[in-house]
Amino acid sequence: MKRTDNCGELRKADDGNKVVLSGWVHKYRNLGGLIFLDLRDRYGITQILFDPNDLPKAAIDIANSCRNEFVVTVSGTVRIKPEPNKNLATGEIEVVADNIIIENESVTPPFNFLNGKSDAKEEVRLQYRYIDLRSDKMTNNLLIRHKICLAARNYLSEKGFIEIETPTLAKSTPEGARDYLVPSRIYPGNFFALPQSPQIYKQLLMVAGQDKYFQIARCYRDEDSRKDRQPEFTQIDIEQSFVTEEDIFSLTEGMFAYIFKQAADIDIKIPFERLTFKSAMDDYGVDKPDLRFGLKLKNISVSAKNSGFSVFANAECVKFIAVEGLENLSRKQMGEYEDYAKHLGGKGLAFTKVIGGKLDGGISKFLSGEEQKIIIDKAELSKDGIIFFAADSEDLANKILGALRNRLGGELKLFDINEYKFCWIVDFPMFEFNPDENRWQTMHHMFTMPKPEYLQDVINEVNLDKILGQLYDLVLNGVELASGSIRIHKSEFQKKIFKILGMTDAEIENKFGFMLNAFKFGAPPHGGIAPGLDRIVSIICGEESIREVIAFPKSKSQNCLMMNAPSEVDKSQLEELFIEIRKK
RNA sequence: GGUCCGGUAGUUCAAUCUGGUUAGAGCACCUGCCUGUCACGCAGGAAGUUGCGAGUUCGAUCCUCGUCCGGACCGCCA
Repeated sequence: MKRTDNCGELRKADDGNKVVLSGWVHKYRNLGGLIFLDLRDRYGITQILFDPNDLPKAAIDIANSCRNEFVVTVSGTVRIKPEPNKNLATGEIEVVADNIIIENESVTPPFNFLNGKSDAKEEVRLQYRYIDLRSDKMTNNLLIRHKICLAARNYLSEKGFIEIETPTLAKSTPEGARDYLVPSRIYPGNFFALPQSPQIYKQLLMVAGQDKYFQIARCYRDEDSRKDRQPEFTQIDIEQSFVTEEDIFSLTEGMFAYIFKQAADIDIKIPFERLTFKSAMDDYGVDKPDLRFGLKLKNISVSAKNSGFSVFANAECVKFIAVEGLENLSRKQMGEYEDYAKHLGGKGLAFTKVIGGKLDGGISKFLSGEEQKIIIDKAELSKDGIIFFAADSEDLANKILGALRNRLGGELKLFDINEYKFCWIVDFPMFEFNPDENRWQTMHHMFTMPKPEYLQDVINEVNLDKILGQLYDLVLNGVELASGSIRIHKSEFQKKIFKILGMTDAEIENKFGFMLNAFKFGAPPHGGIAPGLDRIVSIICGEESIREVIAFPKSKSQNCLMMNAPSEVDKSQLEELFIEIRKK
């Protein structure tokens, strides 16, 4: 018996047809005489009926022995059900079986997914991922991921981009994340690095005249995981020659509009809003603001300098957020927010309530009438509420209030989960000073071109903290979705950047000689962007964690719980690689 | 590396704060009954190294310490 249809496609119109279905036993219901099997495959569920009046006992016995997750093939006739099941797409029909074979039995599964998603915790789901992926939810997530990839490929191909693969055995480069290293057998003591991104390869493809490149590329970064980060992840890597920032913006906007429409039938508004890095930090405290709700940060640093409240007067920066309708916050809840602020590095979380247009309680008694007026004016509350203050360094004030803002946005349900608020963050600084290492670092990566008006400052190595780069992030609902820049394409200028970052001539030659050399052979101006696929998929699927949209993700602590990797290897393998393991 | 939360039956949870007889429940599993269920129903049953190791105690699932595993956040992530 070979299947003629899948378990999700039979309808009323198929009434009377002879069919063969194969799939997994989703649920069995033995009524003593009649036996119902819900047969499931990737496409859906179809009810199979075994009627002892029509079937030999042997067939009934087989049906009766079926248990959850047995794999069976059934032949029979499509019939319209007396009462339709509105919960199933195939609910108007059933298949009246005339034969059944068990393709394979199953031991009792460790968990069930009758409601469409697995009813076990993540640890167990990851251990038995091949079962977890049978659920509706995971099947759908994988399908959406596929549609997104397909849409990206089709869109970019249509625009003249071609997909070119680049090596995953690459070279370790300084800066950035920790590399995953792969020992070389042929060159003992030497290592490949798995690429953190195909950055250098794609730039060299531009030198190679390949003009418009993309790749759905796996990237590797050996850093601690988060719910939106794991050591291997996927980027829609894009690079193009002879472009401006504006070209990349419109290409990317078009691509996202196409992806959202094709993969999820969602219409998004383009062009996207744009915010400068500075305004994002000022108003939202983060460089990836969630624009679905207001709750902007307000700055009272200037007036706070003269405050009688020493906590304000002594702080470099005093900012606040004013939240309507939280004036009845319990002491316990307040304590939780305060702990949260402390966890983020703050000394505490000052607050005052706003009742009837006046500050009330909390720190209000330390503030003069004039100060209170300034705060009330800036707060712009239309009803009673509460104000949270952060008085600290500017970085810390932003960090605390930015995080608190996001938390409150979620807790108070200040946004519509079906809304998609994209924005570009532009005018990033090129460099930031690393006080721990006492040197300058690049904000994005080392290959970013400054804005033209700052070229001379770079050459002169002056005002480094003021220099803005031609680099941009794409943010959606508070998630950094993509990052990109216009690149440096001149050898000498690139070398200048390396030097500013503190690299010696020898290091430059050793690490990037090949790249600087390549640029001498007519490198075209170029730029690009790299949207993170996992994050795009997780947002479209409504998932909190990218692990829900990766078929076989690593656990938080970077194990594969299914195969138990990483694991020790044979001594002989290490010997071939001239590697000895040192005791910890 | 740090802070916090969790780990009890196959699984999801309860009991732990306030140590004490036999560690409970839903789903799953097993047996029987049941001819229109569709998360079928009914009756019965089996199922536990309370993650692991030490300590305190007459007595530890419960308190303490260590350790392992999972998760959230900070650091980290050009």
